[in-house]
Amino acid sequence: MKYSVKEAAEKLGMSQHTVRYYTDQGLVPSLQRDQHNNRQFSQNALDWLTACHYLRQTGMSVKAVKHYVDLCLQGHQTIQERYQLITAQQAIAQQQLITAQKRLAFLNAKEKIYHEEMQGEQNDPMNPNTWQQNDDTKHKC
Amino acid sequence: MKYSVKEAAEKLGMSQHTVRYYTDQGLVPSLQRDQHNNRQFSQNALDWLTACHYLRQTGMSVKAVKHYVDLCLQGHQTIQERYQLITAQQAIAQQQLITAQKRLAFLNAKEKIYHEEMQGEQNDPMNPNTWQQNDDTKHKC
DNA sequence: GATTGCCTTCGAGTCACTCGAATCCATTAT
DNA sequence: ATAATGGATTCGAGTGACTCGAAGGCAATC
Repeated sequence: MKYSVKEAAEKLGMSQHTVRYYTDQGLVPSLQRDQHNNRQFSQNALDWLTACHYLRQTGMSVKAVKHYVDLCLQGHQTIQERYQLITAQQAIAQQQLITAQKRLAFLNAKEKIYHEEMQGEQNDPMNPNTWQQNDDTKHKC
Repeated sequence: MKYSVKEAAEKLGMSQHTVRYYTDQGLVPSLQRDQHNNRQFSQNALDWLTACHYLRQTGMSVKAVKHYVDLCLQGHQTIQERYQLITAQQAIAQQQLITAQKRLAFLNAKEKIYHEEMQGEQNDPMNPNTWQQNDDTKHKC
């Protein structure tokens, strides 16, 4: 089964522009074209694109991802370097997971506070406590 | 307790340049300066910076974050808009958590495969199977 | 009194998109 | 047959958010 740029973009949740950009940068070695020069993504091509997408998300530059792809194409002899690269990104991904959890926790907490502020109208704008303070705690975020 | 740009940057895990950039854009309303015009972050200022950092991470532009900060400064009357904004970013943060998990799972799997490939040397480069294929599965990522 | 280290502003550069224009091709509607 | 529609292409300019580095100020230390 083959996929167009549009389909590939939808499947991976990225823009068509970005999909074209990645292929133009050589990140999808197995990419084929049809008789009209349209990009045709096989499952293997989608796999490459997915891997590149994940690696980009760990903060690797497009150039660095390209280097990784090139290492893959060189075969078994580059397994050491690829392994080190992957474990480095793995560590980053672990950190990212933790910060994603913290980020969500922050927003959950904020949502709760706002929700309460909207329900009970404890924060009366006419209450002097809400406008007579003059230090920097006047503006809580 | 007050913190310098360097300390704030270290505490929040962002670059000093970015910290200065955010303050210059007005994202930290309670920011003070000392007698030498150096930025001085109170705990409250750090809280603002943290909130902005999180919101940026959910994909909001600096301009959109600035708008949120302005809404906060306008007080209780903007609670509705802020609530909607926060819940929207909350939904995004949930998605981000899921993709962070998938990303890590991908890298864990890859690490495992590479690890195995390095341990047992099943992939003998002299084995014709590793170089005689000619379809696009020749290059697995 | 020079070096060190941290701070400042400012302006240029970079990366990864992001957008839009111009064009091509195939299918469908008039 | 011709026109419109929808998706594809390439190319080049524009954008957002850093990122870097220069030039300089101030304070403490060697």
